[in-house]
Amino acid sequence: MPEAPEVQTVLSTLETQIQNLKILKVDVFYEKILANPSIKELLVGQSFLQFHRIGKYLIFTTELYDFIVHLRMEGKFYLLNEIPKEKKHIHVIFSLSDGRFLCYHDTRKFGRMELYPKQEDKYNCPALKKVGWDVLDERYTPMYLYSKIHTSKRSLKAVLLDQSIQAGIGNIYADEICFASRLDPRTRAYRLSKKDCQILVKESKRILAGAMKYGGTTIRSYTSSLGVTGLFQLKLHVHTKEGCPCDVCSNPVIKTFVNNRGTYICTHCQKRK
DNA sequence: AAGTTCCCCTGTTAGC
DNA sequence: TGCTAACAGGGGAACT
Repeated sequence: MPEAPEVQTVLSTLETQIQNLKILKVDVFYEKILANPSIKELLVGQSFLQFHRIGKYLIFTTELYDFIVHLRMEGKFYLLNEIPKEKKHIHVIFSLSDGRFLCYHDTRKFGRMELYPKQEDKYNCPALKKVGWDVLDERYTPMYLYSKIHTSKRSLKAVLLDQSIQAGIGNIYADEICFASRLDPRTRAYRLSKKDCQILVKESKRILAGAMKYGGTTIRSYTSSLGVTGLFQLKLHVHTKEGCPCDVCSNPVIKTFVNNRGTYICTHCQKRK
């Protein structure tokens, strides 16, 4: 389940591997991955020139376009020397000018690919129109967060997962950010002070940046196999730790549901306001 | 308008 | 043992 750090790892690896390579051919085996079937033809002859990430969106800029890919739950890229025999979950294959193949693999078929005319400011791309600042963007500040949520009745967790407020946080990191901020994810957003927003923004940036650094170091040993996947190896304190003793206070971590999402909390460390 | 629920998918696991 | 049902989850559509 790639969140911003895993997406960044995929992007960085691809940047070193496929920059300036031209797309000779695109084969699509599951059309619904593409927002528009014409993408297949439009990309032929284009080259992967620049690589950007906003939240969980990958942005590959070519001569004419911004090619936007969202991996959703299980999307992965593999860079292979030949087309694999087992293509069950491979839905798109890009034939590249160096003879290799960039294969898009996605068991649940949730991923999406979109194509738009190239924009200077990627936030202007139609695919990202409703996406808020990336968590690591300097414009994502405590006051920005406070202004977005201080009248909202929604839970803190819902707000952290809302990509139109800030982009890049998924279910795992949302729980970890709440734990690090010592806030109960069920807290109503309007109850959060400016000081709470300061802590939340700081911890969000710290945790995502830390995970990216880790992913970036771990991926190197995998580049030889050219399997380009995001690695999630950050040390988790609460997420998936139901019943485990809290790393801080040793009380058991509980699992509950917030906004229909499995949510892990140390109710001793995390205060509900 | 804001907030919630449903749905898209399929592999894995829990339950009978 | 073998089957079905529930579950996981990002985000957009549909609904309240």
